[in-house]
Parts: sequence; structure tokens; C-alpha cells
Amino acid sequence: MSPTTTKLAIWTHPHGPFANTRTAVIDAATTLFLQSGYPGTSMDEIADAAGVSKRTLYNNWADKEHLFRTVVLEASPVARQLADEITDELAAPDDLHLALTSIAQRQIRAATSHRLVKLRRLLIGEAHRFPDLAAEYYDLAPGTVMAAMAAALERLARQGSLRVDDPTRAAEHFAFLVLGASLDRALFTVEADDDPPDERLDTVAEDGVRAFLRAYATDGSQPTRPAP
Amino acid sequence: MSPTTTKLAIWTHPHGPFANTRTAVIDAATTLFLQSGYPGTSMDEIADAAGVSKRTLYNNWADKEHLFRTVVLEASPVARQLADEITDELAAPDDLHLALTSIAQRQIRAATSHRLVKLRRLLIGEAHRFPDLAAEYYDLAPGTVMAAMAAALERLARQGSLRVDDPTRAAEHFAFLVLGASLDRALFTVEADDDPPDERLDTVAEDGVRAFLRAYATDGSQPTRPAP
DNA sequence: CCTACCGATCGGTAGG
DNA sequence: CCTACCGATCGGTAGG
Repeated sequence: MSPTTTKLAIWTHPHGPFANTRTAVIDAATTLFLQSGYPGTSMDEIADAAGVSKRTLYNNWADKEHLFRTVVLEASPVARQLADEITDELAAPDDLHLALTSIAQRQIRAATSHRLVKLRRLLIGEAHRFPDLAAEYYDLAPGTVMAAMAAALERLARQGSLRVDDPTRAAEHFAFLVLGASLDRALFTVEADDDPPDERLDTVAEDGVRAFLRAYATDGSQPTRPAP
Repeated sequence: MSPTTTKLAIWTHPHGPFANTRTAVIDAATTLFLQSGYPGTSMDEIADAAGVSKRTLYNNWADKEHLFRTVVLEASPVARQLADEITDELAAPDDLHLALTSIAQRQIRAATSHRLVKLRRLLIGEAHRFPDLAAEYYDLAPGTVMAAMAAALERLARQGSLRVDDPTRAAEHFAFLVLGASLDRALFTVEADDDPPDERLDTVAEDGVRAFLRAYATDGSQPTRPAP
């Protein structure tokens, strides 16, 4: 094995060439921060997990806090997609009950996914240390979904399908009827064998949608209550 | 000044004699843990703030984790009182809308109070380190209130005032319609000048109660929507 | 010569 | 109950 070959092996191990160093660090830091929290994760552990030296971390980020901010803001943008889906699917739905149920089921699954619950725990637990970051995330992720839902509900009200005085309040009512209890419980309950299975989440979401429509549907636009 | 006098001054400063040592430590530890989190609070700081030596801490608690558990479990029992009020006031209300609004307003004020929000942040942020403690608190505090509300709603359904298939689900819907959005936002937003004032919380609670009654009241048992 | 990175170790502080 | 101190580990940086 020539020296050149050896050098190549070093360049490509374990995470490929230079361009991917940043990705490798962010991946490792994300995993560790979500697992053990901010003070519970050392820069040494991150460096080890990423397969780089600690000096590399400090060549790319000023300090631990800056790396943490990168991790949080790059872990967010699932929300954008859900917001777009809400806007599209509620534009002019054939069956409002069905459309809302489909959205509700995706919303509760996203909100109670292990990854998102861990990210919320991390941000909530560090809100006193990173108040601006926690607020920024909240406006960015749940805020985007909530704004899309409020706009969609306002449109549906103009179309005559719903009776909505305050679209923002109605969007909050929809979201928390659907996922409030499940999300709150998930924040306090560390992932276990008795995590709610998908079909149970679907039922919870359906119950939330039914309650929402009883509260917000225009009279006669939907059956008040389907027989059990 | 005699040595005895000097000694007495030490005994009674700053938190009185021996019996109150435990209280002084718990008070100091509660303040510091709620302020700076578990790893952000040192046993030295707690000892200093309580006016005792670090050795006293370890004479009363095996280690930092045991002291933390004491702090969390002694900070809880506000919930018991709210649960009792729910049971009493919803037993046979003259005006259901009024009774639910009164309960909702106390519930949202308690849930968004700085102290309770900080306690939630602390437990959620440390749920990975203390999974059993987080679960125990959740069953003890929100769980107690939710159980009382479910029982009360079931009773009201038997009296004919409400239409309730699943009392637990209905209690969740009530709680999260009333306080879900406010609580979720409070967890991410560190106490600031723009905290929601009491009258705004009251409005949010009223909106939640109205939506709940539109969804759960029996037909004709209440006006569907008061004119604005 | 550069960028990217290494092994080794700094001063301070944690829980106990 | 205090001062002094431990083994271990923190975030951040030295020279090469």
C-alpha cells in the first residue's frame, strides 16, 4: 500500500472528504444533544461521534453555543411541508371532514414522533439559557403550521363551510383538540414500549376533528354526530 | 459580646433553628433548580443560598438526585385543590356555562403561572435523566385534574346537560381548548414583559369554553352562539 | 504556501 | 458544621 493510498484512506474515513465534515458533525451533535441534552453533551463526545478532532469543531463554530444553534435550526423545517399540505388540501376540499381528518392524522404523528418530541424537550429545557432560540423555533415550526391553518380556515369560512370569528383562535382549537393531550403526555413520558400505536393516534385525531366540526361547522353542513 | 451570644446569632441566622434547615434547603434548591435547571445548579450554590454548609445537604439527602426529587414532588400539590373545586362546582351547577368558565379561568391561570411553567420546563428538560419522576409528576398533577374533570363531565352527561361518549377524551378536549395554545407557547417563551395579562387569559378561556359547549352541549341546552 | 486537522494539554469547576 | 481537598471531566486552545 503506497503512501498515497494510505492518505486517501484517511481523507475518506469515516465520513468522506472535507465537504461532508460539517454534515458529519451536525448529524453527531444532533443525535447527542437530543439524547443527553445541552450540558449533558460534551464537545469531546461530539468530536468522537463525528470522527473528527475537537479542533475541527472550533474551526467551524465559535463555541458550543453556536454549534447548538445550528443543530436546532437545521432540525426544524419539517413544518414547512405540513404547512404547504394544509394550504393545498384545504383550498377547496370535496369532503371537508375527510380532508381535515387526513391533515389531523399527519399533524399528530409528526408532533408525537420521537425526534420532534426530543427536540421540543431540548428546547423547552434550555429555554432559560437560549430564550431567543426557543422563541425563534416556536415562530418557525409550530407558528408556520398554525398560520397556514388559520388562513385555510378563514378561506373555508368565506366559502360557507365553517363559522369562524377568529381564525387564529380556531386554528389553535383545531391543533390542540387533535394533538394537545398526546403531545403534552409525550413530553413527560420518555419513549417506552407503550408508545401510542399509529391506529390509536388516528382515533384520537378523528375524535378531535369531530369535536372541531361540531363546534365550527355551519348548521347542516355536516352530520352533527355519526352513529357509533 | 459573649461567645454564647455569638453562637446564638449563628444558630438563628438566616433561617432559624434546626427544624427549618430542611425547609430552607428545599426553598433555596427549588428557586435555583427552577431558575437554572438541574445541571446548571451546583450543590455549593444551594448550600450558600440556604445558609448551610454543603455537608448539611449530604447529611439530609444521599446526593443531588435525591434532593431534586424532593424539590419536584413538594412543588406539585396545587393540582389537588383544583381537582376538588372541579368536583364541587360541577356537581349540580345552576349555570353550566358560567361554572365551566370559572373553572377554565382558574385552570389557565394556574397552568401559565411562572412557577408552574418553570416546573414543567425543568421536568420536561430532565425527562431523559429522570423518566420515572417526570411520569410520576404527570400522573400526580395534570392527571388528577383530568380525572376529576372526566368524572364531572360524565355526571353532567347523565344529568342530560352534555352529550359525552368518552369522558376522558371530553376532559382532554376541555383542557386543551382552554389552555393548550397558551401553555405550549409559555413553555417556549421565557417570562417577558409581554406575558399575557389576566384579562387576555380570561378571554382565551371563554373562547375555549364556548367551543367546548358547541361541541358537547345537548341540543337546545344552551344558545349555540351569543351575538358578538 | 494553504486549508484542514492532529495529539496533548491548558485553567477552572463539577459532584462528592 | 466548615475548610480543604479528591478524582474526573468540562469548554476551549496551545504548537506543529
